[in-house]
Amino acid sequence: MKNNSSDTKKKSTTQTKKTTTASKKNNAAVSTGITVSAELLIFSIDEDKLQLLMIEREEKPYAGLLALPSVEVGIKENLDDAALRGITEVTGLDDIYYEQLYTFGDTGRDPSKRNISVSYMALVPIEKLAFRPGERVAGVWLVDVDDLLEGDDEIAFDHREMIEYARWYLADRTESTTIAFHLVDDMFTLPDLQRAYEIILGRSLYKANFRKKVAGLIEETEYLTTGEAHRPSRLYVLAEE
Amino acid sequence: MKNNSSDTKKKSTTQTKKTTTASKKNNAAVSTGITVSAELLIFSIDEDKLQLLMIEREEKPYAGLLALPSVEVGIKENLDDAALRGITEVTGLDDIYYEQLYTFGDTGRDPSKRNISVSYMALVPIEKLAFRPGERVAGVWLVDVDDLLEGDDEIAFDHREMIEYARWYLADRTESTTIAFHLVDDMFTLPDLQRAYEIILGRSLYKANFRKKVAGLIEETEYLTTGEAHRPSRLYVLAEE
DNA sequence: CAATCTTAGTATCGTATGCATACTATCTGT
DNA sequence: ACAGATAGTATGCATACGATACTAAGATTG
Repeated sequence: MKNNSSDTKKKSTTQTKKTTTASKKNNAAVSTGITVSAELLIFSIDEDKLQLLMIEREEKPYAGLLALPSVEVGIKENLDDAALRGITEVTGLDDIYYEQLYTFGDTGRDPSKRNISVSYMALVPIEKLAFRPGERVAGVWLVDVDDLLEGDDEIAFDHREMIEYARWYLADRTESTTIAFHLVDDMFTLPDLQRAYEIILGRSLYKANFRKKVAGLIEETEYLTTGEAHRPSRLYVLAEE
Repeated sequence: MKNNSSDTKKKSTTQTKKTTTASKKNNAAVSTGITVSAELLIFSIDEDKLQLLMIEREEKPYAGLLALPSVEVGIKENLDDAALRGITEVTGLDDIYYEQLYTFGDTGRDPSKRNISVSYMALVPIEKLAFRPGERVAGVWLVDVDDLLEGDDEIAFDHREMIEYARWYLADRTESTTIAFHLVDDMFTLPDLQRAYEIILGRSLYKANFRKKVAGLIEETEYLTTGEAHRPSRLYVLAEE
């Protein structure tokens, strides 16, 4: 639960399965020119923390460090499709929210080749994810992203910059859109939704005001939570439109 | 609680044609793999309209149609540098505001090769531009972008989609940032600034409210306009921070 | 089964912000 | 001097927001 910082430096233990991140397969272009990859920022919320899915690198540049999962864009593959392929490879899911963020194209960003990387953010409720925070599954970690950014452990490539941008973007959009709803289940309680907002924004919100703010965005269901040692709370869904 | 909920996703308008025409100069990569270009959306305001700088294509794919100016990213050139190089090539200016927007990477977007294009938006006060609306200078046009988008003339490649996105983005950011200041001169009157806002947003604003809104963002100078047949107006500059 | 704990949910209030209109100010041109 | 035109200000009303205090309804405990 308290993750990494120490974990980031761990050596790899050759437990590879479907892992990969990288590139080599598929119909990737030969690297005499510029290669294009999609870097994936897959966020979830668990244990009251914003979690990011990362890969422990086994290969040469930055071996042993944490890196974002990545796919090389195939010569006959749409950019968005490549991103979705990567998301599916690493999570097993193909129905989660994702959107393109920003493209990183400095010449020095990959020491071994000229690569331009398009970052994509995906948001998935923890209920759909097979991973748990701090647990290593086939070289994949879920790390507390704010811990990671506060620490000064090296992160592979320019991925720290990508993470910082995505972290900022998520909070920024949460202020004015319903993007954060993608981090809770389809049916959710208002306390849960508020907690998600608080985690993303990094500050506490007033309950009454929060409810007024989202009132027009949600529809109540007939269901209530049960079994907890306090008043049950109603379940809602995001309203269409 | 304003704008659209979190969806930036765009559909692609794959039009397929044929034929080739390789790219141009500079140290461009050979096109056995994926090529990367920067597409430039250079906006200005003149004649109470939002103007976009466009090129009349002379070469084969889409010859005779309007297209966005574009540069191919060199193998040893930073992505941002390539965009700035293109902006300078077409405007002669190297000190104007620009930022990356969105990356378009569908396989069918260029019929002659696999190209991924990173769109960049630049904003320049009309005083700095050598072009005038509706005037053709070396194959370059300044076009009324809202007229262009309302019409159904074909635009080269997927550039219509790029323009639509940039047009939306500019209005969206204008609501919450000072980005529109880049479309007026360094020293400006409030009526001029308000006109810029109204053109970008596509609606009229109340004078008194507009002034209250920007009051904290600007600093007044000692200068007034002169020579006009009405009360002079004060000149302001954007406040630092 | 009543008291208590804990979290869910609501009422209210003062203040800031936004929307809209009406007014005053200062130049040029005749 | 006066008309025309645009610059700039004052003010009232409605709504959104920050903040606090309250009520509601389950489980747990004795």
